Amino acid sequence: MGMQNRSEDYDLIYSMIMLIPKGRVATYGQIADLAGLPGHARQVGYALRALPSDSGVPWHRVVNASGRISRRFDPVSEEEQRILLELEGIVFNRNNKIPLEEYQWKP
DNA sequence: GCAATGACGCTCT
DNA sequence: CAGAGCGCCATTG
Repeated sequence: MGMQNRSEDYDLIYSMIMLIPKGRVATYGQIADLAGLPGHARQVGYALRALPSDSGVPWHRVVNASGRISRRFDPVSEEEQRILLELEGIVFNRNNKIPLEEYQWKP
């Protein structure tokens, strides 16, 4: 017991992300910790990359520890994330960073 | 099985 | 405070 396969880990990660309230954000590392996978922040990124577009998972509420939108292959996806967050009332500062002290979700 | 990769993060400069 | 360096570890070829 204890060993988990990829899809089980991914489902666990998705369920944690679904707990993030609208208008708040969480970091990759934070989600990994909540999913019981400390030190697996990168796996959260893999899980989000594998996410289909029609899932109900609020993927846009996950940002990196610097409060910035992480770079990826498709820049359009980065822009989309910013738009979605701004629509929820999140205001980026002049360095394109989200003030985590103000917006980070604290369960 | 091994090497490269990456939607990460912490430390040091 | 921004950027480089390094550690981390599942995933990919």
